[in-house]
Amino acid sequence: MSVGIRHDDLRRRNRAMVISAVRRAGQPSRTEIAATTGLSHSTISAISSDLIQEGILTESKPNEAVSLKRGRPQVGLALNPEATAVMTVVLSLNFLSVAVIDYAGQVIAEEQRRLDTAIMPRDELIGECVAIVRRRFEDPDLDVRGVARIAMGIQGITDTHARAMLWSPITPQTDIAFADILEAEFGVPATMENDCNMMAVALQWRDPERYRDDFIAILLSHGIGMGLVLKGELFTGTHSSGGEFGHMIHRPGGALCRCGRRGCVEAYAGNYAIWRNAKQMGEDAEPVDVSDADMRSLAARARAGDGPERQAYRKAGEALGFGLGSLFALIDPAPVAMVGVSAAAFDLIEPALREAIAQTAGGQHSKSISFDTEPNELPLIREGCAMRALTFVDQEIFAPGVQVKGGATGKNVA
Amino acid sequence: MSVGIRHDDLRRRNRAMVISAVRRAGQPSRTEIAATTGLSHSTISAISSDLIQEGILTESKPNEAVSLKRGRPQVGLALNPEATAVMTVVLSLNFLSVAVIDYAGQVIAEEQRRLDTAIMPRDELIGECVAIVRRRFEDPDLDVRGVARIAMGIQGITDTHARAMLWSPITPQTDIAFADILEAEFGVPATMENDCNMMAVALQWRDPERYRDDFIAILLSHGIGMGLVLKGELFTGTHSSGGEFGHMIHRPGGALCRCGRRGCVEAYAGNYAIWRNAKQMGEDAEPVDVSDADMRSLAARARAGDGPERQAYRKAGEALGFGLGSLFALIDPAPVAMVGVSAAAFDLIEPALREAIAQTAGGQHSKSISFDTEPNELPLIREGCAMRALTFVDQEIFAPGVQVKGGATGKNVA
DNA sequence: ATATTTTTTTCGAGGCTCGAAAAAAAGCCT
DNA sequence: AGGCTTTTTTTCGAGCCTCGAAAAAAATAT
Repeated sequence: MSVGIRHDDLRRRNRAMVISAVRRAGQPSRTEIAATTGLSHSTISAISSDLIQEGILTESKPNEAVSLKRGRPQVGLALNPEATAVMTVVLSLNFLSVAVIDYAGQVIAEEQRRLDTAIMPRDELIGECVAIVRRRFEDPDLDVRGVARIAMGIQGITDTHARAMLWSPITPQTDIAFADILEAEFGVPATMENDCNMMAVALQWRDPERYRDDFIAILLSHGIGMGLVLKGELFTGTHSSGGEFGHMIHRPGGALCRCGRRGCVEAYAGNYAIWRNAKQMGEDAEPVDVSDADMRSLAARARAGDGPERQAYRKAGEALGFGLGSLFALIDPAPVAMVGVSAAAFDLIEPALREAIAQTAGGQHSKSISFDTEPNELPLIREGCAMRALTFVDQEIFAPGVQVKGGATGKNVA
Repeated sequence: MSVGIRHDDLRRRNRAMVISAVRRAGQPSRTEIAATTGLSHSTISAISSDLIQEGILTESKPNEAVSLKRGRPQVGLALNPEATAVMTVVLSLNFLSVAVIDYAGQVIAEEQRRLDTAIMPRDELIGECVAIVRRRFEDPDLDVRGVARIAMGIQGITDTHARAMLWSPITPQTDIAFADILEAEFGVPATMENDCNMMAVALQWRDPERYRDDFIAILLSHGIGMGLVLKGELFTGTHSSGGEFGHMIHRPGGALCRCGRRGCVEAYAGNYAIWRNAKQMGEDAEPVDVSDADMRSLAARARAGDGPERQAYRKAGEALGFGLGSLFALIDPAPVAMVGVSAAAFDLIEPALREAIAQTAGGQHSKSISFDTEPNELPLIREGCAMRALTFVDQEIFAPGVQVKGGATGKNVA
């Protein structure tokens, strides 16, 4: 299990450090990299000249503002956008999108497509995903020989090893090994990621100040999902993507959840739950899809006056609050990002949520718990997939024998 | 934050690998160590001869059974018991115990003491702990110059960095930095650990087959505690020891918990909760201490016939089941060890517990969830503290400049 | 034009791991 | 009994890697 460190691992790991420092910092100089990694100037110099020769990094004039100082000016190091590219595939309810992203993280091509995921047979669903990726590969305007990784994100439960979708609310199909399928089809390493986990990854890159070591991303949409980062690492279950916050039990034997069980947090706070409560249909009413537009007008009515609509949001807040309280008992309070269409109605949810948290173990620190909202989840999911694919590539570049487009194999070519 | 690997870290880490391989395997030969660590024979040979010269390891004839083979017989490597020693201090309700453990893990001295933790003023509580440790240090029969670490375990919440007790049910005092106090008093590095976490650590060492990468240790005693190991690592909260399973919310606004809040799992499954339900005192009755003997006779009455006693255990099972269900939603199902006096009554708890889990996200795999019981928590806690202290020492031995009793400083002495 | 400052590269030293070969220590076989 | 085989352990030289110091490079300040 635990394995010793070989001599050549040293270089590999330190190369990884340098690349990740560049990806994180933008255009750091060699001196800055030496400072953040703790390695000596000589080592950084050697590694970065290798990486430049291999076409992974490029030198670029640093920000002009610095050149006011005297002394030899710093030379910024940047990721070479042409080093390679990655592809993201995001599958959500009735919607499929794909994007090609260069090594520096810029989107260079994309396609989006509506489809009826809920009623599509298995083969057709897989076929659509494969086809949309194939169209990218066959695009004559696009040089995609260099696609080094595909990261697919899906609403639903995936396995720990990021190979397969195990279960998803958007389709009756289960256990589709999308990662294996894409790998077999295109000969490119692929992973299958959970949407909320990717949201968390994206937040970490978007706002590393606020979302660094410990935070929670909660998707408030048709269902309730969560991506959790603890001690800087994405948290996953032991077998699945885990973090099924929406299916923690709020009230034993309570409202009917989309998952078929009773009393889940989602059965009070999912869009369908808010909807059926607002319409006073009872807690056993069959979950129905509610459009984003309908949810927005529901929120508007709830803001207009204190009727059953507002009460429905209150119930959602209560469920989320007690759920978070239980979660905080386990991991201690942490900043929360609320994402998705109902995050836009967080003003209606927050009072009851805070009141509920105050009655739980999280209550001691209820003031220090911060909430941030982001109504649109899809861009986050795609960004997360992109960063995930890119950091995988960053790591793979050190594995000896991996050919980088236009680059050498890792040995000195000089 | 992330730091590059220096050249000398290499040796340190590989020394760590070797020591940990020896601690885990008992008396492995150099060849076996090479196999498990993946390092070359030459490296293992060099490192182990260093460690032997420094007095950390000793050679010992291997198990005789192997000598049937032909070829040069393997020489077993073992931890040198005299290399150093560690001390454990366990503070629980009305009970304080200390033990000195040699480097190989054998107890070489101990003392136990009853005291009224619940009513002791702060200074006296600290004083008792310091005094019992001092008596070990002053014992003329004991050569404790070599005590390299103190690990203290306490029932209650500790901070992430294992420095202080933040809150404990056994005393009204809060925020006692026991680790700092012991370090200042005796000049020996110390840590302050949570009791349930130490239970988990001990289980990992006791039965590495069953409890390796992912498992849950739950303390069923006056309160409900949890130690959680995920992916081989002890799980802690972001600020505290975390894993306060007992204070996840079972029923919002429900029964009165010892923590002052309502509806916690513990308010249904803690000894005091089982007791007041059995006595039909109502869910708001003030929590009272119940002796282990009383709990055992309560369990006996519950087994004798289906009255309020049995119903109380049923309620406890239900709360634990729904709590575990919520936990399993987050981390996926894993083996559970039930520890503490009420673990001896697990036969009364299990049916309702399983029924509850079946109604939760954990239900899909309810058959694969295994329960194991261990009525006595104190030996486990002490064992966990000992192993924790010893593995700390294992790691510290590589820090340059650390003097090991009778050993060299890490340079070749030859 | 020279001095100063800061960044980057170069170069030799020291350490570490590795593979191959040698040495050591047993049982096996005639 | 003595040589042979087998297995474990040690020894030795080669190849990398990082480091510190010094040199080189590239700008501004005087």
